Amino acid sequence: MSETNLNLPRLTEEINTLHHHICYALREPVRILILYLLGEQGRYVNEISELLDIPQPTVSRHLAVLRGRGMVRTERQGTSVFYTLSNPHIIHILDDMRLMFDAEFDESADDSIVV
Amino acid sequence: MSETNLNLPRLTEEINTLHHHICYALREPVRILILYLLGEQGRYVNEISELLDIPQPTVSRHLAVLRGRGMVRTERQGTSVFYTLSNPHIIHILDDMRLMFDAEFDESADDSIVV
DNA sequence: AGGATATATTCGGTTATCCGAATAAACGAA
DNA sequence: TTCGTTTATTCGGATAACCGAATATATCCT
Repeated sequence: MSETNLNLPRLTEEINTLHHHICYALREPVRILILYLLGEQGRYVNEISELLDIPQPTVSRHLAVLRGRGMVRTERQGTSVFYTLSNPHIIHILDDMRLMFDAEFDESADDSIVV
Repeated sequence: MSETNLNLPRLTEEINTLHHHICYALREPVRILILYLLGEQGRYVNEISELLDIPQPTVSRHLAVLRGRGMVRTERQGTSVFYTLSNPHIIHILDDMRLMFDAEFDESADDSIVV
């Protein structure tokens, strides 16, 4: 029988929470891009839409995903809504991921099918 | 007109790479769990299957996703295959994510629909 | 109130991902 | 080579996520 010192039920629970709060938001590359854009400075929805050349409803939907996870904050200003990153640390984490595979992953990936 | 100092074409490209190499692998909670399991120690496929109580073909499919991105390495030993983490740093990154929303995200998430 | 602007949500339809079951492939032992 | 063991892959079918278009909501101004 296999054994582990990990508390699997608890870890599973925590990972589900992690996934729900953060990883889910990173499913779409465009959402990561929006995070970087907001990492530079706060933006209005139409600015994001313009800069990325993406229809406004699509941007709003992606922002809703980030908002629902508390990754961005909003401040209404008249008819506009100003979005900012809740926690800039997400950018460090994303940069850290990029460093990780820059350093090592590429050379070690096998050549089997990449789904 | 909105402007940004970000090099959007280049950033978009880099984010696509990031997403393809890492974020995609984090789409499924069970894959994150497998990463943690391998973070503790290397494992054979059937051990993972046993410990997580998941059918072996399902485990193999998830491992294939991780393998295709170079996140895990394999070493065949007879009929068995031993899996290890390519780069334990992924665990630090995941832990970092957990710390991030533990500290801040929960209190700031609004109550709109969380997709 | 009525119109203009900015943002959010809903609605169908398409695509992608996932799972379980069955099968295939790799290897060792007899 | 044949069998048993372990792992990998394939094949539907079900589900979930995504997008564009249309619509709804919120706010301000006259």
